[in-house]
Amino acid sequence: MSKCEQCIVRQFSSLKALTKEELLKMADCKTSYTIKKGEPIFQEGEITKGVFCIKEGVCKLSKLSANGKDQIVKLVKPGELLGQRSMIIDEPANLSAIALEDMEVCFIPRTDVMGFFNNNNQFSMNMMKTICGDLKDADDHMVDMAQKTVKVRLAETLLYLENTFGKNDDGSLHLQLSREELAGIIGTATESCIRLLSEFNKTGLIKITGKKIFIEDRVKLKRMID
Amino acid sequence: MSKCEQCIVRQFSSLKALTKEELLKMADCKTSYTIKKGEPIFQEGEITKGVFCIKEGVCKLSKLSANGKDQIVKLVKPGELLGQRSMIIDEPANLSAIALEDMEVCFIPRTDVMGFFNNNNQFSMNMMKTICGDLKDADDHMVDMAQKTVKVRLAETLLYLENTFGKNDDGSLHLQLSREELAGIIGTATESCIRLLSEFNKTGLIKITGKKIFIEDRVKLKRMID
DNA sequence: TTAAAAGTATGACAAATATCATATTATAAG
DNA sequence: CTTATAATATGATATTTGTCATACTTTTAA
Repeated sequence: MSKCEQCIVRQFSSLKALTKEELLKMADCKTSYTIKKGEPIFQEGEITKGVFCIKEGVCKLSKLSANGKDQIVKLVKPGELLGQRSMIIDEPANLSAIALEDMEVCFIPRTDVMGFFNNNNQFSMNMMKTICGDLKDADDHMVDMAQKTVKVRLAETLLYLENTFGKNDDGSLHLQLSREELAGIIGTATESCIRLLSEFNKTGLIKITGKKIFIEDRVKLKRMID
Repeated sequence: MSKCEQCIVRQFSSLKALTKEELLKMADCKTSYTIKKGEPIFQEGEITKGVFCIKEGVCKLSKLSANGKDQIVKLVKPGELLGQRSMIIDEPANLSAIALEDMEVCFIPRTDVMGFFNNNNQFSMNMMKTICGDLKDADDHMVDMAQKTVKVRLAETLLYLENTFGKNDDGSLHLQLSREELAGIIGTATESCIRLLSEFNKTGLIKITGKKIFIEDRVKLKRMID
């Protein structure tokens, strides 16, 4: 059983407020999992009995809409926690969490996290701030969905992917999403997404080679957004 | 200076966890305001130095989008608190709050609320749950915006307005919104909203007389949504 | 009371987006 | 290696939605 003290999740998440004793306790009660690309961590409607720490790999939080399409609400990266909201209000998961890459996660049971939560003010405050940040992001995202065109949302998403998940050595976006997944973030039909990518490719905004996407004209993409 | 003990806000909001002593303290530090229809309680970007309790009247939380349209993110009714998120993460308001009716609100300074927050576990837990609920609503709303048509969103909104704010004696929706505001909730152009209302009127789903809207066929409206 | 302004309504048209069909390419399984 | 399957790409077309123009109606303010 590995320790929690040096774990990447601790550095970035609310967990940074935990004391040495709390970390030792957490190391005892946690379970580590390996999750393969495409597999779920939990599904919409499922009762999650704790919180997941993302140690490695990126996953999507998504919701199946009535028309059968998977709308991606948020991408979650290493150092973040999953399932905080469900834990606090003690409800089934509102979203599904599915691995976009091979992942390493730890599971900490509800009772243990709630213990830290009630005894460590700084920890609960951190978690609260994270959720408030999520709420702001969700509100902004909602306004974007309602008011911006698909083209602008694609431009935004490409720059977001570069900023958040970085580039490979060859300069291509590190996080490789399928066209369907990209469409799921933007909130559009897969064909529309593909068509716009082709257009961006032709007009020199991006370069596409197979599954790799290179951002070629950051300035013009940014200009599209305002 | 009126007391807080019997106030409607207390019954419905996180404040129900406050002790008698805390309520007395709150009555001392609060300021009451009357806000006329159309006036702001606070604006996007403004630094709010506390929390507002809605005693009477409904207001909208909205955000101005790049194209100059006001997207309504949430409607807030008596018994709810405003500005909790900004208070917790100590950031300027992300949304504007504007009265849709004449309102009565109380303002409680940040330091006082944070005092209750740090000393009364049940209170902070309640507030946390409220914010978690808002996050769920925002996520769901986002998926709707991305995946549902304007027509379906209008049907949803009409039923929501009936369920949440009730009907007048004559059966019309109690909360009277302008077409522009209704369009702002749905996330569409005002003309599109008006056109669809006419269509709903012609097909007998609703009845329009002046500014009054009557829901005539609840069943068909519900069926549209699934 | 009347003029101006704002809100509501509707037509005509343009633009954005979805859908369906089909071809091509890449990937996985035997 | 080859075949089956999934992913990507693109055309044709329909549908949805936005924009602009204009008329009508209600509200506001002088």
